[in-house]
Amino acid sequence: MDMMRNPGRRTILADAAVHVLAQQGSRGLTHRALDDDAGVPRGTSSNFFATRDSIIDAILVRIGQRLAPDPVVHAGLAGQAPGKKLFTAYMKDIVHRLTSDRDAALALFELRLEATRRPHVEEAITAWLRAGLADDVALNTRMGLPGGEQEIALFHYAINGFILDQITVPVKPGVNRDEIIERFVQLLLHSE
Amino acid sequence: MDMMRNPGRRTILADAAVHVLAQQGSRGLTHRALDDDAGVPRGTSSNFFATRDSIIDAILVRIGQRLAPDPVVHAGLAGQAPGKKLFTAYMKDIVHRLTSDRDAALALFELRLEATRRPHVEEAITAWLRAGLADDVALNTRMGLPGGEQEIALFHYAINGFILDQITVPVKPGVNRDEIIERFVQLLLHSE
DNA sequence: GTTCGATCACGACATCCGTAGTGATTGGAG
DNA sequence: CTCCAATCACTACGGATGTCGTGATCGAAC
Repeated sequence: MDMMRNPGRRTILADAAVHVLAQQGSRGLTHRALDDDAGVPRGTSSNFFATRDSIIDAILVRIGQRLAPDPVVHAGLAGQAPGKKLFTAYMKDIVHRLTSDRDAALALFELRLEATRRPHVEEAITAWLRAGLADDVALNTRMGLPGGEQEIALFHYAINGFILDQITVPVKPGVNRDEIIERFVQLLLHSE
Repeated sequence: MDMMRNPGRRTILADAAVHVLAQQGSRGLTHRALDDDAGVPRGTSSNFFATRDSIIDAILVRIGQRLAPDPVVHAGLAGQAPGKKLFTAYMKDIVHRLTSDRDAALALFELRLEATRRPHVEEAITAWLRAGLADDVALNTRMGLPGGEQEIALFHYAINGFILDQITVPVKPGVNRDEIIERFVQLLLHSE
């Protein structure tokens, strides 16, 4: 009864899980809430995700998919000349993807806290974060820019804090997000 | 039946609430969990916090107390000469307080996400964050250092992202926290 | 020592949850 | 068309939860 097939419905339910986790929090993440949110008969999600843990696993996978770089934007930028401007454009795209898919970003922060108590989640998120860091380090050097892993890590701390602020409780509402990114790139990666 | 008196027991239960929220998450934050964690008979916390909402209110208040600046450290620093070094020392104290009282810091991040769905929590945290920002802006200018609200806001984004990383899923385990603070101060506030 | 309100321990109850079933339905292979 | 396994809708149930009520106990004022 793994209900591995019918990937369409499974994805719909996984998206509903992301939505519910983001909107109702970990406390509201129940099988029945998934069913209601997805508009399917109650009991359906139990057929796809037998336990609550498997719901969380599905969210983990789904968020990974939804927050992956947009190949269209990626391709569009690939043709341009490498340099600070292009690197900044990549970073803006990352932040834009996180702030526009608010549910996925919120759910990711929920999972970060969940990682505190679930080793399985911690492993997955650690791997995801390390990969993202390695990618950006490689991108930065490929662009011929100064700064190694340490500097990119600082940059990631800053960007994550900024996204958390924007998505939850903004200290300064109405800031220009692209401008913030530009300043972080300028100050953290090109100030020496 | 507000059980306003006996502040000792109320504080014990509030601390238990912070502990449970940090360790078990929003899902585990129940009256019975509070009672067990505090070692009091089951049903006790219902006498102090009639509804679950009032538990959250109590956590909000308690975190505000626990994360307030240490007057001892504050007094010790007040005697020194103003300048970048002293400002950095203040910032290290703030980060140290957040990373050493891990439960309070974790609970604060939980509440940040809870603020998404509870207007009451959002107001409280917004006020808290704005006050912290204003304080640091005032401190910075009092130290005769360059940088206004914008720069301090960037700094707060970065610090919060760093603390979240350290407390949940560190990308780079074993980093020197004070060194990170120093670099953020140097790069974000003194690079021009 | 008696009294009385504050404080507390404990139980009751409707509701919801996770999980595991049990048949109905479906759609393609033969 | 027939059949059969995959897919699905729905139910059942032990357990946990939020909330409210009801006495017991305590401690200070008189």
